[in-house]
Amino acid sequence: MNKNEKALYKAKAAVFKALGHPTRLYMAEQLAGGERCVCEFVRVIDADFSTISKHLNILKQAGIVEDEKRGLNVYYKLKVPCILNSMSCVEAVISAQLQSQIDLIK
Amino acid sequence: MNKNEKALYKAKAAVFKALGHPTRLYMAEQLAGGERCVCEFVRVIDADFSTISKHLNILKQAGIVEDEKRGLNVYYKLKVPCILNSMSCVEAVISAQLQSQIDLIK
DNA sequence: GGGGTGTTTGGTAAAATAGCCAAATACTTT
DNA sequence: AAAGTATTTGGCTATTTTACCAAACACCCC
Repeated sequence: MNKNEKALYKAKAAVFKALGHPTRLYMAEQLAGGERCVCEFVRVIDADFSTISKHLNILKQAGIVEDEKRGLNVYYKLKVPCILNSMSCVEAVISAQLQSQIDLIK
Repeated sequence: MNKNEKALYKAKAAVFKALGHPTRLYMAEQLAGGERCVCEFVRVIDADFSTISKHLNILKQAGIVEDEKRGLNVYYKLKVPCILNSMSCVEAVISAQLQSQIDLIK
């Protein structure tokens, strides 16, 4: 594996990594329904607003969302909406995993 | 957000998190081409075999792969192959991100 | 300009992750 | 049963991530 390939795997992994936190995944899913301002997340998520802001920044750095300031609020939206297409398969993974565990008990 | 919802986001995020490491993503992609034994990864990946084994275990815990011992070797394969369908979109994220950076320079 | 609201940034402590080495385990071959 | 190969496990350290608090910043309204 050469240097460029390595860099590509690192970049791709970074996208998954960004979605690999419950709060960030939740926010990404919310954004699939259209843009949201930070204030809306602050109302719904039980965490300090600085924490929420930092999570949004991680999604932004990963290239998943983009932000726009309008007046007092900052609005975030998905930059590449297809990223959530994988969700049904992720749910399939979880189902399969639960099934494995059930089989183990039997 | 209730307790069950939280648990679900955590489980889904765990799948992304597992893929959020270059080595693990590489291994998952290799497995898309069919099962591989640990020894094959050991030959190709520049890391201690204990490290490789631990990465495979993380993929297993996440429900992405399953393993089977045959003779002296342990073979891993994708449990839910659709998980790599998202890759084209991940590449789109990276492209879009590079484009943003190019636009910034201009 | 001063006060108020929304958001980001900086600092810090706790927890999680990654990678290496050494040792243990599992199976095969002799 | 002894020796050899493949893999996992345990232990340790360095690094990264997470979350909170406090402070700074940005914008709006009076």
